[in-house]
Amino acid sequence: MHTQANAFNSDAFNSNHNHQKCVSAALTSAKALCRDRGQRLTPVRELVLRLVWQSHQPLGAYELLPQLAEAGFNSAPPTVYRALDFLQELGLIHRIASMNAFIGCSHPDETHPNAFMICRECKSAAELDTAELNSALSAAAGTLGFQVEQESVELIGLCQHCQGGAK
Amino acid sequence: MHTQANAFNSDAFNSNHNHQKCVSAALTSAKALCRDRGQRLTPVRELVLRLVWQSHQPLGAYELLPQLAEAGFNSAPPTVYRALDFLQELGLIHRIASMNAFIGCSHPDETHPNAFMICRECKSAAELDTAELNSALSAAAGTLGFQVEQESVELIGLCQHCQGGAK
DNA sequence: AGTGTACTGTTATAATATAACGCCACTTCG
DNA sequence: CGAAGTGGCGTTATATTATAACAGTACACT
Repeated sequence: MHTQANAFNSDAFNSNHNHQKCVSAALTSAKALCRDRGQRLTPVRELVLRLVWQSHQPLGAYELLPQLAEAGFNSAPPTVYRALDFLQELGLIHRIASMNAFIGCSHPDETHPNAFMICRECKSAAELDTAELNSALSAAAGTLGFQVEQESVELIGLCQHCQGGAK
Repeated sequence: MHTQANAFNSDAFNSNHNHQKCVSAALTSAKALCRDRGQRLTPVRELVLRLVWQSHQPLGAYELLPQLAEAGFNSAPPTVYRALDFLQELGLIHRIASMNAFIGCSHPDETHPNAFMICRECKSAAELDTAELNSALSAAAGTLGFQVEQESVELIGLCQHCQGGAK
């Protein structure tokens, strides 16, 4: 759980740590979720899920198109956006609003509060576990009469790896 | 201070509470900041600042264009974006990434952590004072080696006024 | 097999944002 | 005073991101 949180740590960040495990886990979740909800994990959806999860960097919708084409899908933007929307509704991927891009999200099933750290240098993003802080945010808003339905927390800065080199 | 936080409360939300005060305050801040930094608050910049601050709803760049035209500015998108960038750098307005829109920000001068509550029904947005939570977020990221430079916290939900009516 | 629904293909277009270049106003320094 | 530099804006073109609308296809259910 929270596998992507390791993206910023030690060797995992640079090297090809076996991210395939994360992808597999996501696929397993996806299948379970679809079964439960009577929805279909079609080939396009599955591939989009794989591609988004494979990347440590949030991917834009238009970056997916060529990759879909390679795999033989003759897809146009609406197809990609539909798949992305579907996966978002299942909670399997998350949209990083500040980048217009999408990344795998490690909280399927659960209603998910979440936070992402985004490195402005290498563009990688990793999830941060902030359950208490998310609750506190909702509570703070609640005291002003605002009823929070969805939280978007994006922290932009430098990952450990980029703090030394790039300035 | 935090004048916009009242936007969701009681009568201030619906009625034309004297928001002009907020606008004036922002203008004053703007002038001071520009003086300090040796930068110019040109007519376009000032008008954009006014327009953004006058609205309780985040305004898109393209919504500003007609209003600039009315005021006699023959402006195209680049001009608006330049003004918006300038005002953002001064900390006078804030971009709501999830809406591609801009709103007045009540923390000039200060380095500003901030959070916005955005009503999905009436599209109004109000600032929330979350200094401690912002620090906590940065700290949490810090323990993972991530150095936060900028935080974007957006809470989407229903404001008090819209909780009863619209469902 | 027939029918309905959900998914995808396809075309067109909307909405948001930026690149690149030239002009003008203002400054500053000779 | 005038030349040279700078910053801001106008202008045109275009890149990037996202969606509308409708037609076809596959699949599920009976």
